[in-house]
Amino acid sequence: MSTVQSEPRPGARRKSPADRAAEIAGAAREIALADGLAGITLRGVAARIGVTPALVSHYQPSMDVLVADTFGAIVSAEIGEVAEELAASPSTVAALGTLIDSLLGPERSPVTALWLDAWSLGRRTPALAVEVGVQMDAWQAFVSGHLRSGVAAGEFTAADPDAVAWQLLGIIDGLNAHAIVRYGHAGSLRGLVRTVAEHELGLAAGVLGSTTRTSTNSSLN
Amino acid sequence: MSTVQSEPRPGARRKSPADRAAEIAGAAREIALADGLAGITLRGVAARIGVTPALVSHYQPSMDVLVADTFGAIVSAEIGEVAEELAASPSTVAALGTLIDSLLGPERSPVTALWLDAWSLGRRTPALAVEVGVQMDAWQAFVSGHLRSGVAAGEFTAADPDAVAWQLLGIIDGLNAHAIVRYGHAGSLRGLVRTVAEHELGLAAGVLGSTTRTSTNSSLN
DNA sequence: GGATTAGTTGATCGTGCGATCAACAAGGTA
DNA sequence: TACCTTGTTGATCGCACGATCAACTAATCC
Repeated sequence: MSTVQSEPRPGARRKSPADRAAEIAGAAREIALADGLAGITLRGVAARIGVTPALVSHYQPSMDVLVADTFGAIVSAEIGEVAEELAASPSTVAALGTLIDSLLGPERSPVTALWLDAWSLGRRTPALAVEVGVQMDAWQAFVSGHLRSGVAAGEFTAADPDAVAWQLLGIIDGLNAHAIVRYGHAGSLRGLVRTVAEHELGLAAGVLGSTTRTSTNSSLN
Repeated sequence: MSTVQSEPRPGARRKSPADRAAEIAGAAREIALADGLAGITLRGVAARIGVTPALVSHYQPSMDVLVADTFGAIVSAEIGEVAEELAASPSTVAALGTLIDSLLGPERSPVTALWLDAWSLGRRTPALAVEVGVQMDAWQAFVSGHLRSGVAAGEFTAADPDAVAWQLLGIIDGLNAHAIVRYGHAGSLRGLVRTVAEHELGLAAGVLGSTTRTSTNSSLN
């Protein structure tokens, strides 16, 4: 909670605009992951890097765009991480299984919390609303791209990969949101999504999942 | 946008505590549905009913609890409405179909937006967090209750109605959230949920749905 | 080394928020 | 009608926020 500055020097170290901009963006990302998008404040970011609020304001046209940019940066970085993780998959089906495993893991909680913030805040700040749309489209394009690959490779079928991608993402987001608010009801999140995906893609039950299945009737395949 | 007051009288009409409390609660509900939970402000509520901010503060221990209470009131009222709507259903299966239809309809948007606000704000305000938990439990109890009825009546099977209820609500919330942020991708929301529900409950495909089915492979049942 | 450029500061403005408290006045009651 | 309870007000405090601008100074250039 105390200030991070080591010396109370009057004139702070002078940095190149690029470095300073990156420093500000980094501080904003850290604050967002720790305190949510609402925690990204002019004074908060300034204090974190030991600088005057005026300097942050000097580098950013407005806090709204900083919030939107920060959200976009975090989410797109996560897409990149997941993409890298899936690159090693031997088949599209295996990649889908890994994707579901990844997206529903507890390590995703911080980012899911940001999605909740963005959905709520985005209704009042246009810049964030645009960014939310962009990132949702990016995720959808990513998933539907994988689906198309699988269809092209003859691994499964899907008449409308775009629609299936939206559905899968909707389910994943909903279950993740529930898991964040009330952890424990998470239960076998992955199992349900796997079952839905298998069904929508015409795959045999169990193909996507390695661990426990979802509840009830899905086990009597 | 202009004030609603008709006369600029110095001393406002004096009301009984019960009436005034109800008036404040009602104003808070209207504001929430119009501008979101973040719009429920001391001055905002006061202005809406033509009263001093101090009076609102006098009736409410803190704004946090007013926000939480308002959210709870709106959500529980909706549960009541849906319950009333389902009461006329001839069978549990029919009730489930109606429930899905109801919950995924566009008229639910205002309330879904409040859920998004609550999920986000609830992470910072304890009172709201508690209320979110209560209302989520209420919805889950409502749905799982119906599932148990159906199981008891032999209409379908479900080894763990509680888990199935959570799953259905998770899917519904996720798809609704997506629909709110990006309307149009909604598409055949109902179809997907119906398919999942039928699968989880061991029902024949198409039993729950009267309209169009979901995408791709679900049509070749 | 002096001049110039540009990163940085300090001070300050205006807004909106929640909350508090003494004082006022409306309405029921004796 | 006089009194007294209490709903209501006006004023005000403290806080946090975004934003702006002239002044300062560190780094660079000639």
